[in-house]
Amino acid sequence: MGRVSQTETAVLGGLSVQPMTGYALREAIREVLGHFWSESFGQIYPTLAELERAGHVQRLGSGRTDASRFAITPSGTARLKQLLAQPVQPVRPRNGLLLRLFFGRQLGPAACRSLVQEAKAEAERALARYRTLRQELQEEQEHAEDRPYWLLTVAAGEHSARAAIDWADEALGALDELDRSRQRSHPPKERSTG
Amino acid sequence: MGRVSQTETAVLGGLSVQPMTGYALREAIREVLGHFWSESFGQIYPTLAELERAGHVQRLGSGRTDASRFAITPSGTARLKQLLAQPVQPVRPRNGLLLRLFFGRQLGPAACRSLVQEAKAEAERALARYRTLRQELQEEQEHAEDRPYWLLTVAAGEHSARAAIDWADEALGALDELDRSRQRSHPPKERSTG
DNA sequence: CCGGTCATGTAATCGGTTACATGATTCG
DNA sequence: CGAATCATGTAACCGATTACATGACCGG
Repeated sequence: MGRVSQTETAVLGGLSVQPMTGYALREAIREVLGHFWSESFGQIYPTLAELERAGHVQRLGSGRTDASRFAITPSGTARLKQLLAQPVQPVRPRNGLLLRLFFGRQLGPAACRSLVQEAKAEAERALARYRTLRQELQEEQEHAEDRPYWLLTVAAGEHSARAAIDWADEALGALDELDRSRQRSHPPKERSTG
Repeated sequence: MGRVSQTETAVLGGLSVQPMTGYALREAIREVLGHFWSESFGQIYPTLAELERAGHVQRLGSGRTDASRFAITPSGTARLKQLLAQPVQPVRPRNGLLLRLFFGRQLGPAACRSLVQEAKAEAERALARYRTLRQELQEEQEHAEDRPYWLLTVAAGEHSARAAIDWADEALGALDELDRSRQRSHPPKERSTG
């Protein structure tokens, strides 16, 4: 019961697309699933070993030389389907940015502003990445069956990034307003302005 | 260095708003920070004990009877400001829904559809919660200084929920299209339709 | 030959959850 | 009085990351 590791799903899923080495698997996860998933070597290799023992994957070529790619077996495909059908495990949210903003009074509007600006810049970078990713996927010829599903996850990233940008703009406005009203009640020392 | 537990931030932050028992702290975190933060008792109580040892919080009233509320001390406030100024720790994303959708080919359009629909319903519930939360915050008289910051985090929730709903609609359309094109190439057995 | 990348693995550690144990208080 | 809620805490466990160790291979 407890043993419904989502790493197993990610690994089997990756190999269901094409055979790969553990290393390549991690790269693929970083590059393509990166915006909604992550795995470390410390998870991937033991999982791969376990899956091999269970007969869900097998090595093509062996040893370090002629690096051993892993391929999914029929029982592995069955296992993957079973895992995918499991209910989605609720994520425990931990958003460090919002935690800081919630207690933003202790930081003051200026520091909050730069936090939000940083978040906005990050969301813009992410949005740009999703666009090139979408482009790449649409141009690719292989994996035609998988592509529509992959595009779904890219679209999720795009929506979420755009939402982050919109929110950031709104938040920056609110913080400016807050800063102005604070300056009205606590006017700063006079400064030469011309 | 390693010891920059964000739990410490959340606990000190909570007590910076008002003195509370450990239990109340957890309730407050669930109800108000729930959409971007979570803490369990197993984290809160040890952290509270540690903070007390360090002099960052102190008990008002003691023992089990006349339940001991914790209040933040001046050194605790200083510590909180220091913690809030730390760079935001990047989150390792793990979105079970998108993981399933990415390998959606193994599940088929219908199962994916119900996953997305479930996600949409959840986002709609969340959006409704944010609206009442916003209402409650705007009506409240206390904590006037904190309120603008709190509203920022609620706005983040609203934007993100709306984005999730928009994405879900788009995804449902795409999945329907996929289903139709699949039926065209694999026509189902004839069925009486009148 | 050297530095970077590809590749595989393990051990220590950690942040965090779950489950359990315990008991006070409150309200119907 | 009994059930629900308030309240505090601990121990076991677990998924996951980090750091470390090792070495092949390739290009300049």
